[in-house]
Parts: sequence; C-alpha cells; structure tokens
Amino acid sequence: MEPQPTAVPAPLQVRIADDIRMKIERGDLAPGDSLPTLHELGQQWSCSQNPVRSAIALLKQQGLITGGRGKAPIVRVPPRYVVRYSERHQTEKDLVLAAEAERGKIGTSETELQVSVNELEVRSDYAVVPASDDVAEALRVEIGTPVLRRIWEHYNPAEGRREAWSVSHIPKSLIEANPALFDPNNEPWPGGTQHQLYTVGIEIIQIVDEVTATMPTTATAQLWDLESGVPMLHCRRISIDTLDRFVEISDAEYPADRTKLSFTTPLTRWENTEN
Amino acid sequence: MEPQPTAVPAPLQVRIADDIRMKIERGDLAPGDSLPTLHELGQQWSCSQNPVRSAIALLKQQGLITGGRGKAPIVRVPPRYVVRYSERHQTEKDLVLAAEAERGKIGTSETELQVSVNELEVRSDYAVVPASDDVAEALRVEIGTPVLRRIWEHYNPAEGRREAWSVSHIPKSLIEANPALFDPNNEPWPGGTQHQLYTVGIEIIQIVDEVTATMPTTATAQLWDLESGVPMLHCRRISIDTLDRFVEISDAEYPADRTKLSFTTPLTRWENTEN
DNA sequence: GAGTGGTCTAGACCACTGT
DNA sequence: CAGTGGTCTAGACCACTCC
Repeated sequence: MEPQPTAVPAPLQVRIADDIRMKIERGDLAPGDSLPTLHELGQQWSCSQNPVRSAIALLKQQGLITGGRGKAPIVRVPPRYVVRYSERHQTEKDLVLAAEAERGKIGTSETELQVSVNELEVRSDYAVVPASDDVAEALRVEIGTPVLRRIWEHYNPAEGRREAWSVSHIPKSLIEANPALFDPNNEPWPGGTQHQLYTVGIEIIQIVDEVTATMPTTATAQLWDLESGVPMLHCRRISIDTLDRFVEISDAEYPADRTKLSFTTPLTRWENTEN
Repeated sequence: MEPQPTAVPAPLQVRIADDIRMKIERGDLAPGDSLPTLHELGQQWSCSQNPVRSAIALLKQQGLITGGRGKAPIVRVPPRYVVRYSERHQTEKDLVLAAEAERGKIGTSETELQVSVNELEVRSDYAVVPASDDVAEALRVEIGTPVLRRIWEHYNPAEGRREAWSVSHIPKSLIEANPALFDPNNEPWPGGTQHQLYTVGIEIIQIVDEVTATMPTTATAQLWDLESGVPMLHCRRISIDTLDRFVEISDAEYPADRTKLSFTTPLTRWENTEN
C-alpha cells in the first residue's frame, strides 16, 4: 500500500499555470512584467513547449495574462473601471421638467461614458418591428405586437472598438401619439428616454435592472476588441410607469474588464425614528 | 495582383469552432446533443485531432459546450437562473419592526437561495481584524482601524459545492455597544443585518451595489464546481445610514451561469402630475 | 534576420466512460 | 473491454515583433 495510492498528480500544464499565478499573486511578477519565454519555461520544467503553451492559455483564459504574437506574454494590467450609475435615472427624470439648456447637458439616451460623447460615433437604428417571443414576454404583450425597436452603438473610432451597445423595445401603441419618437433624426433626444415618454404622458416610477454575465463568442470578442478572459455584462432594464405598465425594456451589454454597474437602492425611513 | 492578397484565412481551429457554433445557433444541434467524436471531426475536416481539440476548447471557454473525459462533448444546457433581488433590502427593513415570528421567516443575513436554507451548511466566521487598505478606503476609515469581519459560506452538501460566499466589514466602533453582534452563535440573526444594526441605533437609508464580473481561477472554479466558460459575478454592497456614515461593506460572489442580480430603482413622482 | 508565440501534424500514453 | 477525450512529445511551418 503506497502512501497515497489514489492521488493523481495534477497535469503538468496546471502545475505550471499555478506556479505562475502564485508568482503573480505574491507580487513576484508585477503587472506589466514580461514572463519568461516558452522556451525558457520549457527548460525550467524540463518539458516540451506544449504544456507551457497550455498553461499560458489557461492564465489568459482567466484574464491574468496578455500578449503574445511575437512578444513575450505580459502580466495583465487591469484597466480602470468605468462606473455606470443607476442614479442617473433619477437625475434624468429631474431634468425633464427643468430648462431646455440644462437638459442638453445630459447627452444621449441610454449610456454615458467617461469619454466625451463627441469623440464617439453613435450609430442608431430605429424600426417598428413585431415583438419576438422574448421581447413579448418581457413587455407582457402578445407575440407579434408592433414595437419600436431602437438600437444604439457607441463606436470609438480612435480605439477602433465598440464602447457600448443597447437595444430598447417600446410597444408602439403606447407612444404613437407623438410621431417624432419614431424619427432617428431626433437622436440624441435632450433629457433622454424619460423626456421622450413624457411627451406622450408616460411617467416612469420604477426601473428594474437584471444583471448577469457570460463569456463572449469569438465574433463578439473581436467586435469589442476584448482580450481573452474578459466576460461580458448583460443588463436588462425594465421601466414601469405610474399605471404599472411595462413601458420599455432595454438590453445593454458592457465589457466586464472596464465596466462596473452601480445601483443605488434608497430605503424608506422608519416613521418613529427622527434623528 | 491577387483578388485579396492580404486576406489570411482564419486558423483551422477557429473555422471548426465557428462551424459548430453556427450549428448550435441554428438549432441544428440542440442543447444536450452529443457532438461528433474528435476522430470523426478530424476526418470531416481532413485534419489531425489537435485543431479539433482546440476548437472544442474554444467553445468550452465560451460556455457553449460541456462534457468530455471519455464521453463525447455535449451542447451545454443553460441552467436556470436564480434571481437575487435587491428589493429584499426594503422587505428586510420593514420586518425589523414587525413581530418576531414574522422576522424568522426571512432567514439568514446576506444571501437567499431557491434551495431551502436548511439543506445548506452555513459556515460563518466572525473576527475583529484591522482594516486592510481596500476595506479602509471603502469604509472611509484609517487603515488598521478595528472592524468586525463576518464571512459566510453557504455550502450545498448534496451537490458538493459552494452556493454563495460573502464577506462583510463593519467598523467595530459603530457597533460595540451590543456585544451580541460579535458572537457567531447568534447567527442566523432574525431579520438580518438591518435588525442587528437597529439594536445599536443605526438605520440604513441607502444601499449602493457595484457589480462586475471576472473569470475564475482554477482553484476558484473547482471550489464552486464551475464548468469552464462560466464567469463569477462580484457585488460590493455599501450600506449608508441616516448620518451618512458608511456602516457596512459586503463583498459577495456568485456564479454567473446560475445567478441574475436584480436591482429595483424607485423614482420619485413628479409633483404636478396626478393621474 | 533572429527570436517569439500561434498553428498544425503524427504519434504515444493515460484516465475515464460505456458495454 | 474498446472507445473516448486529456495530456504530452517532437518537430515543422508561419506571422509577428524588435533590432
């Protein structure tokens, strides 16, 4: 009976990856540092380059390493996060009734960025389409009901990549009183969606955001210029009005390495406490 | 001059992966279906098994495929999402002043699950520790300030995996009036953290959640029994009281394939509209 | 041009799955 | 047991980076 008869040693590629990760976590390798070449690592571990490649691939998949293509792999420098605030909903709402000049400052409709909006190419697409099953379920309407679908893409020509993307769906019947809402030339609308809805007498009183994350497909990754190991955040926003109607659903996507979504939940005060 | 002199064909492994993904997206391969064996795919593409392996690895990394180890790869069946609601904050707060019997129904403090809490092993760890730089910055206190650190781990013995994990930090000075708060034996505390804080005269009026996502490391993935290609959601919750003090920060982690975080933002009504 | 990582072949061994 | 995917070797060719 050997000491640990069933204990199978971890695969070589995993041991190599773990070793490198520990060096990163201990600060032995700082962000921006170059790793040894595959050749050197192969010699250190007395193995061929294949397990070393696999180890590096593993770490890239986990977002710890960047680089390659003729250059040595680099310990990844985490990019700064852009925080996207849900408080903006209230800010936007407050401004709907304010002066026109004030409203303009808020900018476009669904998304804000640290980068000036002027530097971004906003491509929008407006169309009245029949509700898909997914959209219909979320909006609580019949499948095929006409809905206004608005798509925004914020493209950064300087970086050559997409910065934000969202689709919004609004039942056509709720807003057809104001034909201007269907005209993409009115984009960006001062004061955003809340002001647009205000023109047809709709007041949003509750917004529900549902957040999850997935790994991007190959096509998605290159569309966003994502490094490997970076998930996408998905946020479905449901806007509910004073009549408890599901007025709008908006699906937005953000690269998780440079985005933090922030949600503020105000709580009502207890009646009997006055400090 | 050739038609497209610079056009380099995509690597074979990418073409194979794209082909399989398109079959999945078209419904040609349904969730749960088995893929052809590596051998068969190698014959179909007239290549060795290595590029086929790489293609499969790519799709696993993107969360589209599961399986292996003696079995054919399987098109992944997306698990049902557990929705975690932020509205619970208000519910919990409302119950603090309600009858004791009602309070008990809410269960434990930070996390709720679809699974009955009784089926889960909750391991908690209470300790007063000096604030790390990260925690100190978030709580707006000096580094090294004594804070109560509470860690919860909800472990599912049936599934053999972790279901939720969170750390909470509260400055010791804010709550030392009630020594019971430092005793892990009082866990689960009826009514949750809000009730605990109520006993020392603290009323939370605002909660800020910051959400992002990353890919898990190898160790993290096996701790949570995660399939490959599944990101982790990170949620930092900051609780602010009536005196604008940063009372608690709580960092929670959830597997993104089975979790949706839901945040409800109520908006204040416009004064001049009465419908 | 030398060196690097990325891709691919061909073939070996192992652990795991099914029957 | 046969078949499968996972790991690894050894060596080839290519595209890219940097000097």
